[in-house]
Amino acid sequence: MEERTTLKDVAREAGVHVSTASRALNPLTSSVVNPETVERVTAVARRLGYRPHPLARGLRTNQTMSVGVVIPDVENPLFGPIIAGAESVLVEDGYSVLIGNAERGGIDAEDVVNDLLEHRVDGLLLATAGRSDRWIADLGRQGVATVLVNREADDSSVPAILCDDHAGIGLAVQHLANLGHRRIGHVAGPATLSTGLFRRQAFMSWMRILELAPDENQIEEAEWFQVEPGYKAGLTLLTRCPDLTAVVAANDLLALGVYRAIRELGREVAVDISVTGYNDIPLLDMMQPPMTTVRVPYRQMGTQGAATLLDLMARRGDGSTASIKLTPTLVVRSSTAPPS
Amino acid sequence: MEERTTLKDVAREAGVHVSTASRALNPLTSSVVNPETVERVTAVARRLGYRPHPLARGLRTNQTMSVGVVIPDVENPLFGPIIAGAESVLVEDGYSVLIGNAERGGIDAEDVVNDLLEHRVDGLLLATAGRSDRWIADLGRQGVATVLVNREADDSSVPAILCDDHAGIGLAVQHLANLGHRRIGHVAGPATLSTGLFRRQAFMSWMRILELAPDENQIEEAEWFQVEPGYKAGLTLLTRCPDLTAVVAANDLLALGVYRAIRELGREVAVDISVTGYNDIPLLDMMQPPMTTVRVPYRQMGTQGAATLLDLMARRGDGSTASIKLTPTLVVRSSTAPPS
DNA sequence: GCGCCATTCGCAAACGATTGTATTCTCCCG
DNA sequence: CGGGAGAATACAATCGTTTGCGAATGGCGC
Repeated sequence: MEERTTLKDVAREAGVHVSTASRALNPLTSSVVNPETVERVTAVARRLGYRPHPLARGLRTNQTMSVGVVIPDVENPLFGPIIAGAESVLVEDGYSVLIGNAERGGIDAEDVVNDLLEHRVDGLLLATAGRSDRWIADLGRQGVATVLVNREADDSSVPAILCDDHAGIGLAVQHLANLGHRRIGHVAGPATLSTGLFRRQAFMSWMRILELAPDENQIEEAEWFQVEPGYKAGLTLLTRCPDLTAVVAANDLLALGVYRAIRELGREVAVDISVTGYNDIPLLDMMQPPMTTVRVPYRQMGTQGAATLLDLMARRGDGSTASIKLTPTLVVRSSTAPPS
Repeated sequence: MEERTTLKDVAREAGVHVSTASRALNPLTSSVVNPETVERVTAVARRLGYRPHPLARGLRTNQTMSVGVVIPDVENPLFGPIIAGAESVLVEDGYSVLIGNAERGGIDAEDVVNDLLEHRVDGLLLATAGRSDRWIADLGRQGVATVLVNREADDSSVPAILCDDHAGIGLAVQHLANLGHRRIGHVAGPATLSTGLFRRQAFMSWMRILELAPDENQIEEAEWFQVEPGYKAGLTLLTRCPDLTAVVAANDLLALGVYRAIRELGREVAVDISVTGYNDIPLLDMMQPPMTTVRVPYRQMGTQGAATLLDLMARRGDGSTASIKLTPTLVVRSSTAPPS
């Protein structure tokens, strides 16, 4: 069908050599060619609707103008905003987004990354969940521009964009404390995930700060960040410590599980036991009762991550690998109330 | 900084010319080279960890082994499963997924597609919402392998994977009719979207089939597939037709809006007015009351779409552009009950 | 008038694969 | 023993750019 117009066409039409045309069109090298010829070439290029062939260019310059975004689970609504945010800023700079789904467990996130690398992406945005993966540090050393989103590496040579979980959990605990709660429990996420571990530590820390008699006994760890595990953990927690008046969940879905556990025990959310979530996923305001939670700026994580990545790719090698901590906010709804 | 091993390296190491090495490694051309040499070359390739350079290959063969997936709104949880499903089957065939987000309105879905085409994707999976976009037909004629997902083109030259909305709405209406409802209303989606229009038509059709006195008056169109518009539409519908005992919403979010409208009017969901949703988005079972809805197999849409696309790309040009209709299922929860 | 520097541009070699064609070699048959 | 068929391989062009380098050109000072 339509014949692609190549640089050679433009050159011929403009009466110059292809190399001159190339230089003329490239803003970085156009200084070396007669301004008047630049003008002419650019005009011809526009008239012919010339677009450089990305593969040819990539082959020569060794970059594809595409970055890989690796997500542990595309179906998790959490990652939509991250992807969208990242995409929106990357597109501005002409990059496109290769998506890598590491859904099938955690081990082969590495495989997914390798696939992406196989496709010669220029950079990587990792939102995979696992803590401390050895290969991530290798990645950085290997010269692949990499940014972590919503997770941290044990090795801090790789910049990370994350949410200040300590502050976030603090918002929840303080809110409950202000309402008058003193016996507060925590349904934690799996300790194998950085988010699970950090929030748990933050919880203990704040209980100490607020002098609320922190007790590991008042913490129950869920097997996974989902409703069902939250329900199970909530149930064991509330039966083990029947005198709790509030529960801080490490995640909205866990909190929904706690809702169920509370009802199962014949109590009522907010009235008998207050509950807070974490993340502020969509539709939380439609729950019964609408859930008080900590909002994490996921979209901003995406944009910040992308921006940092662009930075990193621009000046290869050097670069202050500055990690960024975004600040969460408290969204008060109706799942929290003063203890009865 | 590891040096990439190129085909030349393999050839040298195996003591053959690079072209021979190329043919030996390619299953389609390996028949023309001595089986014994094939063996040797393959061995060397494996030992050296050779991977063909996708850009070099693409430049020559004119394909990138990547397909673009265009989504109207990445943040909509609906599209997670579609993407995940598509990705899972495309990865099997060595393709990777470029994601295009057409979030910013509807007009520039075309721009997004052009961006993707600029990146020389081999195929396109379109899940954008608009009806009848002229450029889609052009796309097909232009030789770009294209498959529509969850939407239809007015021009049917492009294969589409969609859900049988007529059957789906039928499930909802029949379910309500079986419960004894006779005065059933419909909160429709915007008629500018194919899903909005088709479900509305399906609703009328089934009301006729079941002889339930179909009346355009019992339909109110929401401005957008979201909770708030659903609330507004629900409110006007229920005040205009106060004797309705059930409402079929064109979408789960609209149905949630109707929940609110019903409460606003001092009535109770299920008890006074039954409500059905459409799509079965996550967490619907956590609502109060858990919502009866029609489940659409979105993940399967993704996989089917990808499969069809692979087909299309395999045999360029020919090809029965068979559209596929997937069948929805009814998920009965507690938002529907016999009329009081 | 000559040489030198700066500017502007063309030449050609990459990048790493695929693929049409030419070459070599072997073997067999007349 | 020569020639031709056929298999196996080598050669080289090509995809569309970028880019180091050398070659023109022109202006200027001595």
